[in-house]
Amino acid sequence: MKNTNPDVQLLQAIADPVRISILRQLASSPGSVCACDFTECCTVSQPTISHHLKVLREAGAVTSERRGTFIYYALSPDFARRWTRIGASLAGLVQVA
Amino acid sequence: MKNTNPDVQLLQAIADPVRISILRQLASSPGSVCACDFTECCTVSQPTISHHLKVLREAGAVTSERRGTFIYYALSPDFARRWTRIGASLAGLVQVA
DNA sequence: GATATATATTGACATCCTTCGATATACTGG
DNA sequence: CCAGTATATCGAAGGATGTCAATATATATC
Repeated sequence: MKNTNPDVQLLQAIADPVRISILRQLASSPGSVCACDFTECCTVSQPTISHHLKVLREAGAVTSERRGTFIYYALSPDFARRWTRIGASLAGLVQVA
Repeated sequence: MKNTNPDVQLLQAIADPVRISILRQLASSPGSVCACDFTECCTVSQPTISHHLKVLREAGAVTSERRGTFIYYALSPDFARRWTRIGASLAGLVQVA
């Protein structure tokens, strides 16, 4: 069975210790977060962080924006909606917005 | 980084095409579902279904109950709560109940 | 253009995951 | 106890994934 399904792709993106740390750091930050700030949250190398950010980007969980040399990441605008929709399909949870 | 985290374990359990099919079938069924009924939902063998059910069980996503030769599965009672709590930590979603 | 810094890509390796066939276990009914 | 059915476990094969060191690319500054 292939995983071309966008829901599965998003869930697979979230289901990793490093990537969930990244997402939580993004959720707890008002604006966007510089990629260089993720290296401290987890004990992994810079290429590994870059790899995880790519997975999150391709799943549509985060967006990125370059400002000079730095690249800033933020939660994707429709991330909350997608999460809630998946939850609704799994447990009959109410749609929040 | 290890994945002893229960949140990550639950997400990893959901993040699979076969297992999300199983969960959706459970969510759309009023009561519990016989394990023998999952073999039809996906094109995988019986041992594979059994393996996926074990993953879901160990993650706390589903519960199982034997009735004679058959084993019936249902969504775990606190699945919806856990899903919502994880969502709240990821996107500031409101807690539903 | 040269240097410095931030981020991405490549290639390699180890580990984990999905899947299956074969087999074992559990229960029912004769 | 035996035969039949439902489910689980085992062992192996193949593919996917996480990680790093080395390197490449992009941008800023001098």
